[in-house]
Amino acid sequence: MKQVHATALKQLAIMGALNAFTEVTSKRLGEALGISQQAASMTILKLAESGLIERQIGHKGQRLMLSPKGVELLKKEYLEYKLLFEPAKRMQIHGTVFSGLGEGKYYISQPKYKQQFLKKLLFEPFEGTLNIRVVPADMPLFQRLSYSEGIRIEGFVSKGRTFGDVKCFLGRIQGIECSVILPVRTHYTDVMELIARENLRSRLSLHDGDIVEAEVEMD
Amino acid sequence: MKQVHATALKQLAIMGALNAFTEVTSKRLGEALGISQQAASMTILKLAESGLIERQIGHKGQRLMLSPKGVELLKKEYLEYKLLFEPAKRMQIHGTVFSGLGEGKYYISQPKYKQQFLKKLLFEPFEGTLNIRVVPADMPLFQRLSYSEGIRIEGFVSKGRTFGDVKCFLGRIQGIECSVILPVRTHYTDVMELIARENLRSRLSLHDGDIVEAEVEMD
DNA sequence: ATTACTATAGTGCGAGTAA
DNA sequence: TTTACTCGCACTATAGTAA
Repeated sequence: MKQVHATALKQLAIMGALNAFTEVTSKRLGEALGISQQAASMTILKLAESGLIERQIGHKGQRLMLSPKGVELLKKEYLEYKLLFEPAKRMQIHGTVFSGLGEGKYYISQPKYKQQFLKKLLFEPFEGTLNIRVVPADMPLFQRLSYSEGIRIEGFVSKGRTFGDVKCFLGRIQGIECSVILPVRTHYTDVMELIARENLRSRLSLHDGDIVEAEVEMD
Repeated sequence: MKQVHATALKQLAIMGALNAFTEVTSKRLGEALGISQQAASMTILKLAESGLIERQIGHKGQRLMLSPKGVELLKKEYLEYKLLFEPAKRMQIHGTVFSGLGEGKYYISQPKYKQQFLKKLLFEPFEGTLNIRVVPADMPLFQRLSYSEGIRIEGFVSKGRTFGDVKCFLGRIQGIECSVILPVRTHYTDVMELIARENLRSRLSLHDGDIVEAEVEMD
């Protein structure tokens, strides 16, 4: 999925193909996008091939409509812009519970982290994390955390091993206070890890695959 | 200005460069965009060259911030998405008054148009149009009219000359009822033409270069 | 009118690498 | 570590044109 195709998809939506089959010639699309008729024709083919639009082809023209997948893509794009210009301090992030490999538990059990949790989060977390795989639609929200300051927990070296800086964002899950914890040096991930006073999994009777909503405060 | 650069600009904004100089390495930008460090570096150069971002270069890294022009570009993009998913029925479109070549007057003076104006707009317009050059920021709003139905005025042939279908959108300018009129087969333009019962220019004491706000109803 | 194929020209990407 | 150059390749656009 190339970016130029997302632009074409947006243009088609503007032309009315967002929620109805609309007559769009490759010539008109090309003019609107500032590309040739041929390039527009190819773009339409690629969009259809990617399953982002549905086509109805006649002998003199075609009717196009965005597919649900196409609409979803534009909505995600819209959300990203909206977060830029109308940032919300409180976000609801949805995802599914899954079991990690216990790495989270190992990390947050480190005394030098624990001291800081108590001091900066004002609670001593249960030694384990709740792993949530964020739904694609909420990824722009979740990613905002990567680019925000949050509550900084300093890293350290222990027994020759490096524990990097991490950051936290306070929040709630089903009414229980908790905190999102993520590394400062973060790479793209859809895994959100939560820590709390208690064992969230047992306290909330959560099982793998359960869909949950976490509320996260940005500052 | 290529589309891929707009995407990079958005990513930089997400990373915090929207309103503050932010440390961004070409490597990190590349990772976020799914391109190589080299390509990201080139993209940054092009963005700076286009005046969309400001750079502060150090010996080990750089700090970037969007320029006002860059912010404007993203805002326009945001507006386009917003109109898609949260369309407003009433829009305020801004522009500057300018003098046309009297073509508008010639067209709307045609009896077959005038009959329809009276019947469909419920008023007989003054024989002249007020030309407004729409400000760039409001272009997405104005363009929505091109892709909307509006009140259809049928075209005709008179004395061997073809007068095409046009469409109208009711509205107001400084409290005076008026109508935007534009051809159905519309090409990209920033010229909005208004018709009204009276001569808007004299009624509102407008002169070339005056900035005005027109309110337009979409249905 | 359309869509869309083919051939060619042009642009952009990543790898290697210099500074 | 950075940024950003050159080079070669692949992708993409356009012109011409067929259907």
